[in-house]
Order: sequence, then structure tokens, then C-alpha cells
Amino acid sequence: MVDWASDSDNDGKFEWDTDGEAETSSAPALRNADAPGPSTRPRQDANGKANGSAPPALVADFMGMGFPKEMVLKAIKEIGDTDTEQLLELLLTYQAIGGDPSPSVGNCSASACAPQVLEEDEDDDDVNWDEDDTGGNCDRAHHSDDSGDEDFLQEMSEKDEKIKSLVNMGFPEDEAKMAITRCGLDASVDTLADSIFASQTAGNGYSVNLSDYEDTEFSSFGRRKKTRFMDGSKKKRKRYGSGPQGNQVPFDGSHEEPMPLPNPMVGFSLPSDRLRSVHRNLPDQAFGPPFFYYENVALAPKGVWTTISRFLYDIQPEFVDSKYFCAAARKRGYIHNLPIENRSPVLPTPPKTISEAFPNTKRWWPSWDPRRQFNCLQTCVASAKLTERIRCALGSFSDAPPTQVQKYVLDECRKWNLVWVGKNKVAPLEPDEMEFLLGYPRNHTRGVSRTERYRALGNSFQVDTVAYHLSVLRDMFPNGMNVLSLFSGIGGAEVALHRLGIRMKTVISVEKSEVNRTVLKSWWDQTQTGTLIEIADVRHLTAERIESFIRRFGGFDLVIGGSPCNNLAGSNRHHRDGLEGEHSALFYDYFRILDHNCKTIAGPNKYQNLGSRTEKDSAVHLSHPLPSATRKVVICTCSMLGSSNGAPSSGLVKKRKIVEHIILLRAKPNISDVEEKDMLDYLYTSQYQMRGILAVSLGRIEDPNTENFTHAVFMRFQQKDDIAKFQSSPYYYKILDEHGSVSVDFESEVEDDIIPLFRRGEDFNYGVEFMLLISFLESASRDSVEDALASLQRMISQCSSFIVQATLGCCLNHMDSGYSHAAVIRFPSFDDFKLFREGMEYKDMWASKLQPIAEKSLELHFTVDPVGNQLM
DNA sequence: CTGATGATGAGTTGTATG
DNA sequence: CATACAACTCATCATCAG
Repeated sequence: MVDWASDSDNDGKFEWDTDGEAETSSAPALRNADAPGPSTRPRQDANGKANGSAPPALVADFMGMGFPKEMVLKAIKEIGDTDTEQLLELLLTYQAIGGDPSPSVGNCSASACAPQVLEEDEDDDDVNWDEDDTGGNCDRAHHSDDSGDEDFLQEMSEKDEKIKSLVNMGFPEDEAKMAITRCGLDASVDTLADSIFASQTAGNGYSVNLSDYEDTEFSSFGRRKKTRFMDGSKKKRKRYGSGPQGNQVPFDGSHEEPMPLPNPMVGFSLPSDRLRSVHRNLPDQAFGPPFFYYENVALAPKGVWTTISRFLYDIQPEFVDSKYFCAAARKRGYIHNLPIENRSPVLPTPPKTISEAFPNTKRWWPSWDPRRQFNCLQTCVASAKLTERIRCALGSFSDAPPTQVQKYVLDECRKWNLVWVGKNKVAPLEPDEMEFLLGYPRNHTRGVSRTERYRALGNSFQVDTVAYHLSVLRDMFPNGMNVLSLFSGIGGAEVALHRLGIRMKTVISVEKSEVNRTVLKSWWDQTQTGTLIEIADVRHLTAERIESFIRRFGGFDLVIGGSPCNNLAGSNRHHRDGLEGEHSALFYDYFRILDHNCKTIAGPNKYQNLGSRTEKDSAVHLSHPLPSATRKVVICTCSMLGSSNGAPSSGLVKKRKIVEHIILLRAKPNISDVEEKDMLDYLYTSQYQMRGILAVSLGRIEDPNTENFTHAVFMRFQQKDDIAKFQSSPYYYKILDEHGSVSVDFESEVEDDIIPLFRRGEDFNYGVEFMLLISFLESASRDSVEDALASLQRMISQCSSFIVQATLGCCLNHMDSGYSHAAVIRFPSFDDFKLFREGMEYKDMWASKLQPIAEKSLELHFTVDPVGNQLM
């Protein structure tokens, strides 16, 4: 569903709501925040214009097909009325992209933001599309285009004039704007000047004291909207031109409308203006538990934020520039379902200007460098050559250099965030200075290489900003909370919670970079008493593992993290590929995990008194049909990234039968390394030589065993016949015979999806394969055998959080091998394997269920041989 | 092999100007 | 209203030294 983007832009398909917003939005003081109607209802005025040229019969035809009148008129206006087929396609496109014009911007009511189902359109037609019937809902004090534009322009010029006056009085322009936002457009220049002065002397140059947040937002949106409207017509024609594919609109979000950024970028509130009333209503789906908090760069390529927002339950992002919290800018968007009332900053608040943050630099700061704050702290810093060039450029002048040189130096200083450290000498920020600016404890990242520190810090949260948003949790979780921290980096979220005094009982942290994990771990050990579990790869956090964690800890209270921005950030010269980029696509894992967590979290009414929804409620809400685009991707996400775990998760997963084949080898006593490698290579590559082999893993057995097996091979076949072919192939027979082998086959089933079936992907590149072979006593009762196997299966299910895949079954050829049953369990790491095998549960189960009725058994494991990966 | 270093624009938005 | 201009951006790549 496209919502606020649609009413903020007039680009082709969303034109129906371009008008009527701007005029109301530019007058904050006149607006009533508590009335959702006017601000959330895009009004339409296209009727008159479009009606004139649209054939009534054609319109009626399409309306008869269930398309809203406004949509039909819009489509006709777009591509004419000659080609009905193309018209139909365009109308379908409108619907598919969620062209629901009714909802809106931040303060929309929950019902207005509820997903629109196509089937319901008929009921909603009048409300959503037909202006004639919406009078009761909409504030239409002024509805004419022209008068709206005039009002708008008049107010803008009035505003501009006042800003100009204030700037002439010596106030910075942004502060002048803030003052107008703060005091209203009606305030006199003197009042505004007083306001700026007051906030400056109060030590807060950026304080805002709005009576209503939304009005600010709308004000800026309104302006942007107008701009868009002005330059939108060209693009519109280009996109919906009458060419052969003129109305094909991609669904991947890459061509979505841009999300307008607020100006000033202050988010829902700032610490300095806590008195004003802030209110928003979240879409039903968005309610926790758990609370979640997602972050990414504000200046992402077009459409990215629209897509992200669509996934994250259509919550409007809170765009905040951290320059209002510290001395460095950091424009970021945050999507979260936290309450936004009663926030409070962490103390002490950091300095907000460079001179306050680094007083020592003051004496070297030239008068012609007006910077008061840094630009965004990035992952790279200026080279020594550059600072040397600057030093040389300035060295030749005894006093102030010519403006040309000033400009060059200033540009470089802004670009690289240079500070003055000596006469004519600039230098990049030190890592510890960046830590300070970003709100981390001193030496937080110390111990890793300098380059790594810059990289990690450049990628991290600004702690004060995040902490301010999270501060509402303090009173909700006096006993601490369980946190799922995705893409943790150096632990910005954890540091923020700690600085807020919120105890973290358990933190599951997912972070790819080892140095970052080290940084977080060492900070944790110094400051925390709770449990920290670090996971390297987000893809290892399967649905089953999440469920297991939830069972263990009783559910997550907060899911927090910012997904990789590499492919979104403007600094990336090479691969700014948007959300589908190699790194940034991990956002979908964030969504997958959050969404799964939302659905499965088992919090028995523990959140009821927090004003959130109970588990039952959220389940009901999630059963709502999702907007088409979301629904589409949900399916895609589940199939691509869903469970790869063989353990049963739900009855709905489609399974496929396979035949597992275990080969145990006794290698020649004095086999050389080369021969051993050749042997394994041969067996491993069999999957490429023969049909029917789905997966192979093999390695050197690491357990001493009475039968002197040295190597084990796991092969997965599509069916029994394929095994016979493999065994009869002279190519492999030689190896198997030469090294003395025993084999076991059993039937089992796994999830019918590429990853679990073929055991592909990172989950299967490394890890430990554990094989359990057993034959039961003839005297054992059928019941006791079944009970034993069921216990094992149950045990596997319970441990599914650290099992990649497990299969077990009854052996097909047990007369030959001597084993009647077998299981193969893949663990992501040796530690996980150890945890399983040396755990009390397993030992108990073994002793009580299997041991008493086992005639003989064999347990062995091998580390998945990287030979295979190298060959791949 | 790691770590340090330096060179490498595009995309987008806001603003000024005529 | 069109255009040019200015500003800014959670980075990647090749290369070299140790």
C-alpha cells in the first residue's frame, strides 16, 4: 500500500491527491492535531477537470467493474480513453501498487491505515475515492486549487522574508527557520529573534517548542509536495506514456515514489520541546509485542524508504538528524512502534557544537570557517596527503587566504570533517573523538585496528539519538528486558539501553563482523550481568532458532537494529544498488525475523498493561490480508529464507521425501594426504557426475570408534534407485571397495525448498555432521523402540535453534549393515554440537530410552570438509 | 595475510537566479 | 518555470608495506 508517499507526490499514478494538502499544511498554528480528518484525508479536486473529457459511458463501465470513479477518471486523464485495454491494465496497476488514496501521514487513525483489501473497495469507494461523499470526513475550509496555491505561496514568501530578516540580524538560517516553526508564522520578527536568543542562551541552539508535531511535518511535507507537483508532470508522462509498455510499473519498490524528508529533520520530538503534544496512531499490525526499532540512512535511493515502510507495517519513518543531539550530523530514518510520548534524553547531554566538543581546536579555527557542527561521520577519513595539500595551500598566505583558497579548504574540511589542530593545519577526527561524538564510552572500540575503528564507528548508531527514542522503555521494563539485536555493529543499541539504565537480561546479537562482535563482547563483560549470545550470520537465525530462544527466554521485548546501508549510502560509488543490493537486501532478513517473532512470540498477557496487544490479538491482526505488495513479498521471503531446518516446525510446511545414504570408510592404514584428498574429492564431486544426488558432505571422523572407521560420507538421493546406480558405478565402486566401506540408507523427508533440500547456502558450508547409527535388541518391544525414536525426534525439535537440519529413519538394508535406524544431524558449529551432545537432555535421553534397548550403536561426527566448498 | 593509504563520483535535494 | 549551482552522503577499490 502506498500511503503518505502517494499524497505527497504528484508523480503519475498518485496524482489524485496532489491538491488540497499544501494549503492546509503550511499553517501550523491553525491546525488541530487531534482531528485526523483534514490532515489525513487527501482531498480530490480532479473531478471537474477530468470529468469534462471523460466519456461517461466508459467511466460507468469501469465503475461497474468495481474500480472507483476517481481512479477511472485519473486513468483516463493519464492515457486517454481510446485504448480500453490499456486503461484496464493501468487500473489494475493502480490497484496492484496499492493505490489507496485514503490514508496518510503520521497521525492517521488506525482505521485509515488498515490495509485495504480489494474486495472492500466497493464499500469504501465513496469514502476513498469520491469526493462528493466525503464532506463529513474532510475539512474543506478551502478547496480551490488556485486559492490554495496563493495561500501557500503567500505564506512561503512571508516565511522567506522573515527568515531573511533574521539572517540579516546575524542569526543562522536554520535557527531562523526553527524559530518560525516554534513560534508560528504569525510571530513578529522581534519575537522570533527573542526566541532564538533565548534558546541559544539556554545552551540549546536547536530547541523546538511546537504546539504540535504533525503540523511541522505537514508543513514541510506540504512544501515538498508542492515542489513535486511542479516538476512532476514530465516524469508522469514519461512513465505512463502511450508507448507499448508505458503503463508497466515494477513492483519491486525500485520505482516507488520517494519518501519526503521533513525539514527540519527533527523526528517526532526533540528533548528540548517535551511539552508539546505528540501523538500518532499506529496501524493495527504494527503493535507489539515485541517493540521494534529499525534504522537506516535517510538519504537512500528513491523508493527505498517507501518499500521499507511498507514491509514494516506501513509505519511512517521518523527521520532525525543527530545534529540536534550532538555536534555531528547524522541523517537517519527510524521505523519503530515505540510510544513517542514522554521521551527523555540521557544525561549528560553531549555538546552540540564543535567548539564545545573540542575546545582545544578553538584557537586554531580560522574566522572564515563558519562550521559549528560536523557533517556525517563516515567510515573513511581524509588522507595525510590531503591535509598536507591544505597546509601548503594556506602556508603561503600571511593572513586570511583569498576566497578561492578558502572555498577549496572549506569544501575539503566539510567533506572530510577536518578539524583545526595547528596553524594552517587540519586533521581528521581521531577514533576516540568519533566515539565521543557518537555517544560511546571512551575507548569503546579500542583494541582493533584504526581502520576498523573508523569503519565500525562510521556505521554505528548515534547513541544519544537512539537512547532518546528508547527512553520510553525505561518505565515499562523495570525488571529488565530481552533484546534481539540485529546487525548490532559495535552495540549502539546496547550502549543506549545501558545509558538509560535499562537492564538487559538477555541479548541475542547478530553481527557479521568479528571485530564488532569483539567490541560488543568486551563492553558487555565490563558493564553487564545478563546473557549475551552472539550470532555471526543473520541467516543462521532461522525461524526455529528464534522460536527456541523465545521458549528459553520467554520472548523478546525489543527487536532493534539497522540493516546494512552499503547499497543505499550516497558515498558508495560502486554499488549503490538500493534495497536489492548485496548487503542492503539483508533488510529482508530483518523483516523476516521481526515478522516471525511477532507471530510466534508467546507472551502470556505480559504486555497487556503496557497498552499493547496480546499474542492473540496480534495473531488475529496478522491474519488480515496484507496489502498486495507486502503479501507478494512475504511469500517470496518465506520461501527463500524460511526454515532450512528439517525439524518439524508447523504442519503447513510442504515436505519432500528423500533417501539418505551414509557411507563409512576405513581408509588404507598409510594413506597419504594426497590420496585422502583425492578420495574425498572423488566422492564429493559425484554429485556433479551423477543424477539423483541432491547433497553430499564428508569428512574425517573425529570420534574414536571400535570399528575403526576413518571417514564418513553423507549423501542425499532423490530415490532408492539412484543409490543403486551410484553403488554399481565402477567409478565409485573402486574407491568404496578399496577402502572398505559400510553403508546405511534410510528414508526421511525435508522441507520442500531449495535450501533445505539441496543443503545449499551458508548454513551448509560449514559445521559439524553428527551421525547416529543404532540397532535395537530383538527383544525390545515395538512400543519402546517407537518411544525411543520419538524421544530423539523430540529432542531434536527442542534443540532446533542450534540444529541446521536433522533427518532420521529406519534403515532400508539393515541386514547388510547391521544397523536398523540412523539419524544425521547437522550443527552450525562444533560448539553447538558439543552443547547438544554433552547436554544433560541428550545424555538422559540416551540413558533412559536408547541404551536399554540398543544392541549396538555408533555415534560419530565430522567437521564438514572445506574441500567441498573449495571445489564448489 | 592484514592494515594503512589514497584515489575514485553519482545521485539527490535544496537554493538561487533570471 | 526552467536551469544551474551548491551541498552532502553509515563506501569501494587497488595498491603497497610489513
